[in-house]
Amino acid sequence: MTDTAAPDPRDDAAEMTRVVKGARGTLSGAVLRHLRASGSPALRSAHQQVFENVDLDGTRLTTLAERAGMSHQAMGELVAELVEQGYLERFPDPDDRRSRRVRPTAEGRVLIDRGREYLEAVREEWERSLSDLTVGQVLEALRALARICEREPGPEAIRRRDG
Amino acid sequence: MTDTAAPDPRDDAAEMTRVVKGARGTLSGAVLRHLRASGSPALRSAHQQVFENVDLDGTRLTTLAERAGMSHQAMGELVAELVEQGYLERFPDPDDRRSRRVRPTAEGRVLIDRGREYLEAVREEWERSLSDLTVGQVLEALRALARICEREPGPEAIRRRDG
DNA sequence: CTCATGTCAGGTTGACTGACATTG
DNA sequence: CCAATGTCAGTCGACCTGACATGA
Repeated sequence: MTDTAAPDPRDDAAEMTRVVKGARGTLSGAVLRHLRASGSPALRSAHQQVFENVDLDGTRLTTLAERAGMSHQAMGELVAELVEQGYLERFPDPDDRRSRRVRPTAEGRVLIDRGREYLEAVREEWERSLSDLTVGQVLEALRALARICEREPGPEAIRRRDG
Repeated sequence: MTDTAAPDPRDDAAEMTRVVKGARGTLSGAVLRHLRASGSPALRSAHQQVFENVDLDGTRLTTLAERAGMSHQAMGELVAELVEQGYLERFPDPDDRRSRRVRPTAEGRVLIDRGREYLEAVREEWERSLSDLTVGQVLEALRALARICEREPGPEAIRRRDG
């Protein structure tokens, strides 16, 4: 019997960190497992950001990278892998002969639909599991948390102490 | 003006993914920035899991690794770096001469307190920013999401379709 | 010429697995 | 001998920066 249980929930703040941290990998991990189990075993977690940001009628690599918040070099590699797997295709940009655009193939659109369907099922079930609040409220609360955390130099209570 | 804005929020499900994903790095990133700015510039994000799981009176490396959900080799490296920085110390395990324990030094305890203080300030401010719900409710909702996502083979709606 | 696009090469971080010495 | 602890070495995934060719 190993004493693996949390040390002692030393305070609510640490618990907040654990839960918020945990939520992330959980959701995208579940989508990934679903897609891999239903016919796309070579997908990797990083690929999700491509499908989340590509437009059906084509998107430039640089735009994809900006939307995903990453370098165009990193996005370029992800796209190359998905082209190889047959989910994306590149075609010349009609407006700019320097660049090309990326769009999902028919197979890619099927994949996107499967992911969306799964996410919608998760959301519906999550909604049903909440008694006194809605998913929309939870998401809005998380956005509020992000605003607090991103504000420099930190939450008001700390600013007061420092200043 | 680059068209960096989200493609079009294709559906609520994708928005859910974005928000839940975003919340994670945001919170631990903010703690890290705070600690680095207030005297511990050499901390890296991976070090947080050590402080979150170490007991004041000492914890074995293997136990630390289990609590953090990672391999003991990886945890061993994190601990070594924090020992080098003076935040942790190792001492012989009184009950088992094969192993040693890890505990925070006085400096380490100060660091832990600073982190906790910051997190409590964030939590208080987050609580104040929420009108119709509490932080506790949001955390409970995230735990519910995790339960849905971790259950195999997926949410009920998909299981129904597959079966 | 400059600016945007995309590729190539190499580096960093945070994890992993395998092999091993030590000791109960 | 077996199991647990911890170290050493090597690998990987997901990103980064720098340098560069190409074309508007």
